Amino acid sequence: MSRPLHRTFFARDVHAVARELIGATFLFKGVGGRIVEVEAYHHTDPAAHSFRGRTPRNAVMFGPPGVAYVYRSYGIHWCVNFVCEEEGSASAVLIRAIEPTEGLRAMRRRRGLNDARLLCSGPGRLCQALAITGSHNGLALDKPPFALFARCKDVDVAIGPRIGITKATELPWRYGQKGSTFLSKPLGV
DNA sequence: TATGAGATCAACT
DNA sequence: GTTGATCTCATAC
Repeated sequence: MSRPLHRTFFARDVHAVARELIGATFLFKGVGGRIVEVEAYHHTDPAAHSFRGRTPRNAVMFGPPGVAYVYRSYGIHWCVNFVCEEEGSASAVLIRAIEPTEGLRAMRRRRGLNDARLLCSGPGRLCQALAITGSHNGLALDKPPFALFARCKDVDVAIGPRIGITKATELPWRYGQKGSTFLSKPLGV
């Protein structure tokens, strides 16, 4: 297995972190896979939850980096972010899709599906497959139940507009593994 | 293939 | 009361 990602990995520019997360391995209680799609959010970005200041929901975004920010989306789904940069910068990377490699059986059971492509191709789907919920909000990413490992070899990273937002849609802050069939939506070549 | 409704909660107007 | 970093299912072409 490759190098574990330490807390300091996240204490850097959110875009650098987002780019380097593509191809990294993300596990929750031993279940997960290779990250193929993420989006960057920064407190200066109108689309970010932290843009309008601290609330009970987004409080961990304002804390130290290297922890998980988990929030409820549209009342039903959970979405997971990695908090980045220095404490107070309130920036984070939204994990949008992974290529399942570990714990396929558990993921299929939780999702009620067989098709590996549909298990984790979207932020809500990903959290359902890995069983990540609001109770894991604020947990450190370099300690169980989380585990993160740097990618072994370089991958081609494609960049494009973010998805599912209505503000600042022009910012090309979505990063994905070029050519992956596990993306939530295709990225431009 | 493509669009539309529903689920259901935190934050905002 | 409305909107949103979503997904699933039903119905229509």
